[in-house]
Amino acid sequence: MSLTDEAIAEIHRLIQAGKLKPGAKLPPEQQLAAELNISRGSMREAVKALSVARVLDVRRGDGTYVTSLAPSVLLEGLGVAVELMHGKTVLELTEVRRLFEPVATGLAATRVSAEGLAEIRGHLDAMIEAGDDIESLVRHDAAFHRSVVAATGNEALTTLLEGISGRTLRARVWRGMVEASSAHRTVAEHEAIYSALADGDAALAQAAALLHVGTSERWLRRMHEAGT
Amino acid sequence: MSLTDEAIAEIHRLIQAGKLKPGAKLPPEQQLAAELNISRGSMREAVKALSVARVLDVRRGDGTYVTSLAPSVLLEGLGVAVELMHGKTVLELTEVRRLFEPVATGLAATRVSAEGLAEIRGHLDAMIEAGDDIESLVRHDAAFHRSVVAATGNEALTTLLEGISGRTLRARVWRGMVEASSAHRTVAEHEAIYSALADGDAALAQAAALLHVGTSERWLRRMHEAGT
DNA sequence: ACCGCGGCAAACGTCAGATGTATGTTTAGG
DNA sequence: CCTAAACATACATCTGACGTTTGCCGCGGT
Repeated sequence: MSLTDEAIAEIHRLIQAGKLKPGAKLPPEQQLAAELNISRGSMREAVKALSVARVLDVRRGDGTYVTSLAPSVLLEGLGVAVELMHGKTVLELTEVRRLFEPVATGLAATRVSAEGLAEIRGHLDAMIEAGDDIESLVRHDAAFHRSVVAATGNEALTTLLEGISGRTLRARVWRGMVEASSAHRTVAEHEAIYSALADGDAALAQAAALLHVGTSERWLRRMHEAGT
Repeated sequence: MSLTDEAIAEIHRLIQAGKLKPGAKLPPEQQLAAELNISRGSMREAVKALSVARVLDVRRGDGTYVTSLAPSVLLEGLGVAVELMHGKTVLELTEVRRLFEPVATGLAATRVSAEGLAEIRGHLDAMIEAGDDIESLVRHDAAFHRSVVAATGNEALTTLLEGISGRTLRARVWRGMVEASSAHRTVAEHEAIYSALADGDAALAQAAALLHVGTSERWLRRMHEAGT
């Protein structure tokens, strides 16, 4: 294992062992490098890797800090990884979403607050307003589903599903939907999800979410078969 | 955005656009750095970050290659991230597992093959043999659940759940179980999951998995409350 | 014809030193 | 008391050099 990798592992250990708590400030590069007996360049590579992974937060001119280590932060990289997947893998991911999102939506129905419900309604209305504006449609679609899952109060769950769904993927589906002018049906599906949530009906919410995700999945599968 | 970040984004784009396919070899560091008009050091930081994220595979003395980009590879980093979480977040993750693993287990019941079933049975037997050997117990427990989910044939799903469950988390739970000598009950729960899978009964498999994960979660919650 | 060994070249790994630039703090002045 | 300039700190980047590993090719022996 390279010296840089060892440095990464060492910092990882320090955090896991609680020697470096969330928000803590690390020593300057020079000192840190000296302590591990490696050059500043190697240390920088280690810090860079951890910073890209959202474990460390480097502030130029100030210093390097441990992030909050909150799930929403650490799982952020998931979305980036998902964007690199392609082909058959995309269908696997949509299956994952089809399995998980309904469960999460069902749970949300039992926990959603009045404020959460209002936020969800807001994004739904925005989608209706959006018309054929794909960009706006995609944005509020993502926000809609995010709000729904966030209503469970589970941050890890929210970020996880958000990452799996993926911006690129969602955009691709919507584009196809609009071109086939079946977007209105999708909006209606969102409407059904909202109603079930408003009623606090977990089973219905779950079913509505399953139906909705199924629509997207069918689309992607057809596109995949056409492209193969 | 720093030059290194731009370099990371650029490589990311090249892969996403298909200019760099899985397994492709990248130009040498010097040339790459020259093309992007940055120093070799900055380029190395970019490559290091992507290599830690399992997007690139650097082979000393040979060159740098794009990995297979398979979900099992790209989602590997998830486990590392999970290991850094702590406190309340751990409970969130167990809730995620409680929600998802039953669904995956249910799906597995409809797809599991004879070979898959044999593998699962093997790990179950190994757990029974293990007795109070915690290390062996943990290893085969992890392998058991991995085999079950892998029976769905969905690699992304498998790696995702594997990452969420996390080595550390599972080990901690088992240690507590053995000390409270209620390990036999947990083994019985595994037995129930296996039986449902063998019968191809999705609903029963799902219920058994839920029951099992619930046991672990209750343990963790109790430990968390005791420690607070 | 096949196998094994040595050497060469390419490429990554590491180090050292120097300079640029953003940030937070301190201090002098109003 | 507040503001703005000066300063120290720390990260960002570049340059050049040297070590180490790996893959490959050719040589020679069997």
